[in-house]
Amino acid sequence: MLSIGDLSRRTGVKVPTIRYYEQMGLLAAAERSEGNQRRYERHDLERLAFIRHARDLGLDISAIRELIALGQHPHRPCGDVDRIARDHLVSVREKIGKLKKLEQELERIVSHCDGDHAIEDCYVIRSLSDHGLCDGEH
Amino acid sequence: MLSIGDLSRRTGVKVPTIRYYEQMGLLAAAERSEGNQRRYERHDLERLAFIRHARDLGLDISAIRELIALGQHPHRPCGDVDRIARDHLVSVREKIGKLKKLEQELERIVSHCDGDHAIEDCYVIRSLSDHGLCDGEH
DNA sequence: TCCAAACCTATAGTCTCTGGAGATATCTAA
DNA sequence: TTAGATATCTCCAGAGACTATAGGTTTGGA
Repeated sequence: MLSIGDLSRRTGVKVPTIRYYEQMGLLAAAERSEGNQRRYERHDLERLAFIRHARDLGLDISAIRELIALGQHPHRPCGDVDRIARDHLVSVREKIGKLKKLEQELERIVSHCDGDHAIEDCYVIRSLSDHGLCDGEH
Repeated sequence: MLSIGDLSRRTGVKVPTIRYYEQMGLLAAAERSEGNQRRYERHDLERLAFIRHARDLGLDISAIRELIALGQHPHRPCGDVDRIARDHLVSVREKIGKLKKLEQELERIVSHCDGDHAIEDCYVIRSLSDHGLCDGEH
């Protein structure tokens, strides 16, 4: 039996975060000691590692909740699981695309500035003031 | 003189967001009509366009506040302005790097799954359960 | 047995908005 | 001029995923 601190050290998930996951329904309510402290077993450790890993991959709480629910039915086909992962991949790619546009625009803006002239003439400030100086839309 | 709704329509910034920017000190407290409604002029429109543009580029409120303060001193050199923009570019690039790692990992995971077998055998679920199946760290 | 460390609950704060309730102001048409 | 529709006002709560604090209780080791 592990205390919440033990679980925290083994998974690298902070104690308040573990309690938060319980509250959000990702972790089942833990057993309690006589003094009302949470006690965990191996399967809680595995569940928490699953959650942590999914979060690291950027999946949100509701997607993880859905994956866990699907995991309760091991004999069903995994089409929904696959869909969640693929949808997430799509959204990651969209974010990358947007950030790359920002990167280009910022590169262009700062490339005109040597940091050494007056603010009234600064290309950074002028670009922000006048969208017309931009390439493309954002 | 523009009402808050006029300003909203002209900039594409929602009315509550305009009030929020005022509260955050990005927009000066507007003049008021006799009936206490906000009235704006051209320079408020320009200021709001500046804020909107900076937000679209991903700058946060405190960075924008700083840029606006710097803009009040048009004769000073623009080194700080340049630094804010360059720092932001660095953080955008870091985000892109992280997302690309996620993209690779997700690609690898979903590429093993045809969505057509049992959940207990699903590579997506197995990958999430067992970090050992991953390439690299995250 | 005693004390420090870990734990408990409840609550508030982070950040950038967004939406709602309930009251007041403004504008348009009759 | 007046009614009614639309816009605005302030204040407050919620989103998402935690994180931190306060004040109190339990646990584990010397």
